[in-house]
Amino acid sequence: MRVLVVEDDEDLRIAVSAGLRSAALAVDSVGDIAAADEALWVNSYDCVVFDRMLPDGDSIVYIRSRRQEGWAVPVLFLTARDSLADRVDGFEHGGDDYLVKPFAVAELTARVLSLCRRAGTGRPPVLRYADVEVDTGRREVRRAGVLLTLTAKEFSVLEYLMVRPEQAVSRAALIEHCWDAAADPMSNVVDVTIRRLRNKLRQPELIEAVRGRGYRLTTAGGAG
Amino acid sequence: MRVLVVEDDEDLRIAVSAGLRSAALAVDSVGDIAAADEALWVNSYDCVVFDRMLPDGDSIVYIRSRRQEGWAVPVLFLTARDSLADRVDGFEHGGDDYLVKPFAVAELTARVLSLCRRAGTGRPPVLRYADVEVDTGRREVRRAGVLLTLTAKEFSVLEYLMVRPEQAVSRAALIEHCWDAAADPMSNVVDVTIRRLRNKLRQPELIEAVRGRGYRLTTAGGAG
DNA sequence: TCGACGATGACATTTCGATGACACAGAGGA
DNA sequence: TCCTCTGTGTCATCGAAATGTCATCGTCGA
Repeated sequence: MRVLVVEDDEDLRIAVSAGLRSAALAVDSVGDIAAADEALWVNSYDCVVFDRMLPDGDSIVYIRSRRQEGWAVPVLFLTARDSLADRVDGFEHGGDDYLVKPFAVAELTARVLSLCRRAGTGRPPVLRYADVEVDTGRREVRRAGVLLTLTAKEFSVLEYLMVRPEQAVSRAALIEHCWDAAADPMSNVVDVTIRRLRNKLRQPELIEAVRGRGYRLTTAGGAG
Repeated sequence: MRVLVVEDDEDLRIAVSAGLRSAALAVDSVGDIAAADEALWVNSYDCVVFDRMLPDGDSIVYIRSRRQEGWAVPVLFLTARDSLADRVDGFEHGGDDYLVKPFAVAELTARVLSLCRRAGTGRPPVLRYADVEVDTGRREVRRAGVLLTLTAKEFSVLEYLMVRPEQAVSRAALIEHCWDAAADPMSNVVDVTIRRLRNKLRQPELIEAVRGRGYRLTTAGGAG
């Protein structure tokens, strides 16, 4: 799950980003609409956190124009307490949410996770494949009923694969969705993370390398 | 599937080419319209990625003139973000697509694959001949229902033959579509790949050599 | 029968994924 | 403040799979 944070107050931006990262989300952050626009063209996000007023304009206006182009990523607006009228404005699009400053970072995190989940409409909260269960709500993974302790990155990658069972998923796609913009697409981070996942799952054949095309979940390997 | 990338910024060209190659496409790349023109006369491509502005002119103008000659290969234009008018211009031809810089390579790859697919309009996603099935989407091949594991090259060659059942396909045509420009047309790579294919298909007569004219799929051979 | 062309097996090279070791940053405790 | 532990990323290396080259053999047809 990858999130973009658009907030001009640097302290707040850092605090929010840190909070979201601790919930195992990949976070990019920028300070104005122009930078946000560029980031949104370059990458794909599962959710965007937008401060309402930014140095180069009102984010609602920007979002409204993107929506007209069919852009559907859920947005959480951060609005100032006094401008009550904002709340109405910010809620035009059904998929969005808002939060009034000041707010607890934990609250924000909860809402963002909820928005991310809602975006993948109808996706069951618990993913299952072979004897692996991924509880996306609790962020827990079990294999043959045994709870595993995965790191944030490991969880993120496994979740992405579990949503696409038996399909080859490219390294590029994984980098795009599980890492933030700082990730080097040429490095072998993905390989290494896959290896660590395989080790923890104690069933290396479950995640199969498809030469030249990435990785995929499979039950065909090894025993089969 | 073979793609030509025309982009003057070398870094971008390399990044784009690498991305497309990782999607199992054969990629040639050049830096200006003159070179593109030559490449397009010499080879045939399933899709072309054109930067909008090139050192020796506007690629739209060039494409427009080629179109008037009946040239129909789909083109994906890369346009600069600020020139909004470009978007309209670039879209005159129904089969084309455009992408605004900056963009994610993954996004570009997805669109190119889509264009390639669209180009073979109405071609069924699963090709069948005799008891062989080629699932072009999943990149899977079955013979008599049994899944075979082919390499990228083998798949590519088989796919090309399957689209032209019972027609003799020359080595030159195969080299052209399944290999990139670096391939040596005098070598016997094709012969060797055909042999490996025959072995994996466990039915050598299925791919028949037509002396002096190449290879063709046939059910007439051997067992009858 | 000869010669061109295709078939074949062996081998060389290249590409790609696997792996272990290490580097580094941040959190949290002493 | 310093230390330690954990998560994460980088790197060099290894080895297997994929791909390409080559020499040689067989066979078809003029």
